[in-house]
Amino acid sequence: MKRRPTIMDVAAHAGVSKSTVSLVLQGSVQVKPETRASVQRAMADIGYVYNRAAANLRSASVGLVGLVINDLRNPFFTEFATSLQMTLASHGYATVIANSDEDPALQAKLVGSMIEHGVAALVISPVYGEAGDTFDQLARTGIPVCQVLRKGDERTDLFPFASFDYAAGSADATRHLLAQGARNIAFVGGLAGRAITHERKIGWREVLRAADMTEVALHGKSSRGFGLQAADMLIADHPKVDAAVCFNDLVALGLMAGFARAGRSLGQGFRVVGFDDIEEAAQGWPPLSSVSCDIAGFARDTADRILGWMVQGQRPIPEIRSPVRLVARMSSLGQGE
Amino acid sequence: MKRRPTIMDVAAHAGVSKSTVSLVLQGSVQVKPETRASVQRAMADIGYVYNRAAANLRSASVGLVGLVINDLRNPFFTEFATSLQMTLASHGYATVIANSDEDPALQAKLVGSMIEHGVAALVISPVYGEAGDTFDQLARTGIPVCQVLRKGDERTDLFPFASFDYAAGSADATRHLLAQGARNIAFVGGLAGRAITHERKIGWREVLRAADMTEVALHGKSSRGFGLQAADMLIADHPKVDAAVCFNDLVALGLMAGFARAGRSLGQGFRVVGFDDIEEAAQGWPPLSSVSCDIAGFARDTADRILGWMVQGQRPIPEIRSPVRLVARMSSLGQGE
DNA sequence: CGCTGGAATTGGAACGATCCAAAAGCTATG
DNA sequence: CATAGCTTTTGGATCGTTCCAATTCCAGCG
Repeated sequence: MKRRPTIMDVAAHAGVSKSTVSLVLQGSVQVKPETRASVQRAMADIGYVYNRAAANLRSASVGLVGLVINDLRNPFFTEFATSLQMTLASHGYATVIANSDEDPALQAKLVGSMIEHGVAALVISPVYGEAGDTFDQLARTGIPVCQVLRKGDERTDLFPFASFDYAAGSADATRHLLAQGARNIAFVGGLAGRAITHERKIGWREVLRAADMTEVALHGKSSRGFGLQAADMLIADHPKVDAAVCFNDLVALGLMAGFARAGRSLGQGFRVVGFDDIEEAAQGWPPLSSVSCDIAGFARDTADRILGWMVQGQRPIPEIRSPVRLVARMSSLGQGE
Repeated sequence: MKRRPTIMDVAAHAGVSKSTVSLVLQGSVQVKPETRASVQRAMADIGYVYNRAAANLRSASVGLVGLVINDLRNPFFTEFATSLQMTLASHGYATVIANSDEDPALQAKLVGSMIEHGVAALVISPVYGEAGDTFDQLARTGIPVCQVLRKGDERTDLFPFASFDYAAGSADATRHLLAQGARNIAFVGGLAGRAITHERKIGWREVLRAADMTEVALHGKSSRGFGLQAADMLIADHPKVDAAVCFNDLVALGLMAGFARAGRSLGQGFRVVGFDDIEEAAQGWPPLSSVSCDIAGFARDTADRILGWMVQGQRPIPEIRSPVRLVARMSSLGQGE
């Protein structure tokens, strides 16, 4: 096994010094075009590959941004990851994505590994629960860190937090259902006790209280499966409920499937609004009303915040919330009644 | 801004030499426990972080495996990425995931960046079309590369390819529909001309030809939206079609939604089988029959192949196909006729 | 022809770890 | 107490690049 060629080999082959090769590598304007060409030919000839580790050792700055996601299977996060990566790429930064899979120990390992690799900044959607000293470690290194979509550490002055204005979204959804004639609006899905459940529920509750209506809430996993179950529970235990604000679209779709399974198709006076506006919401049948989050825009904003911090040293606002938008579709509209 | 502490600082603080600190870092058994403890305390005290770039420079081997995916938004790939990452992690390798988003230029950049960062191996699901010299470059470096799910380069002796036995799956699905009484089975979805479409279609075609039946195929994007359209097209132009093998579950779900929208619910003699067995197939209503791919198992196998190649130098078989399994659910079963 | 000054090139010193051979510290033994 | 045979520790060389100051090159000018 022959070893990888180095700039020295390139230099020898091109008949110049290693420094010149280095300058060519960095695209310096002060090397003569002919020299540049000959060096590039030499590189191609001997199959040179740049050794980033060596370069980083000397020059510290790596064009690398870390992204740690708690659940890569969730389309919400992959959409975010994809958009973030593309925005950062257009500014010359590469993104390394890792999935903590809701495992605090794994998250700690991943963050550690990214710090070791010398990422210039980190974007993290943290796992729930004890993150141990992960954030302390980050604080010590002093690299820019943005928390998104979930808050894993309360020190938002150190680790600015960005998310969506879920409360406003659920209030909008609830008011919309009221306007459509619903009189008994349940909240379905979301594990009790989680911050995000609380946020998506509080808007609903406020509107109901203002209208002096009874509150029925069924909590559970944010999955299609729970939606299915919830439909049976509503039909059996809460027959007066005539609409639901769901924790997310998956629950909403499950709920609609459950009603269909029970022989009660939509259009018989039951209305549903979901959350997230996933692709399927628009393309399933009946189309599902949903509170839409502009993930791509959010990702771009996040990239801008990180870039501003890295490049110009301007620390972002500690806590911001992006607006959301209700998209009304057939699942919540009056069906000729 | 104070600079990051180095092993020299740790050594000074602990009163030992840098070599000893290095040994502690590598978990060598030949340093006295007390010494180890004191070094570790020193590291914690001054907030030392390991500099992997420096380490790599000398020792070449990095516990890093690259994964380049063509579409991170596709749940199929995220499932694969997650499982692969977890298996590799249990063997002490970190996985760096990147998304080429079907962009050949971006793919080239990502692969280049990974080589530069010194990944020990690469798993790639390539983009369609011209990959340029990406694979030539990989061939030169000599690092283990596995192609999965898609073939971007024909030299499978250099870049072993692994995928699923889609042809057998679609043949199974078609035979199943025949057995259920279908007499006119269409193939729906998949862009014409793509290898994967061909594979998923060829089993269907063979069974139909053996049974001497007419072939109706509607090609298009592999999305829910196309399924919706396809339903209308079938109803209008091919009224005799009484079943469909779909390119994937999304198309199948769209197709079912389309029939529902047209007022023709399932159970009126139309049968559907999808491909991939995504979560929704089992949990939607009616449950969708689907050809199931064991992605997690496939990811584990891939990890094993890569590990075997990296660690023991045994090059995998050039081309393998994992078996798939038909899961029959209500969407394809006889409904009392 | 010698001089000047900008453009182009160069050699050597970092960077922060690992590796290796050699040294120092320990017993236990004759 | 010298010696052998361990275990533990150590200094220097090394990896492949960037950075910097210094040098060389070369055209233009008096």
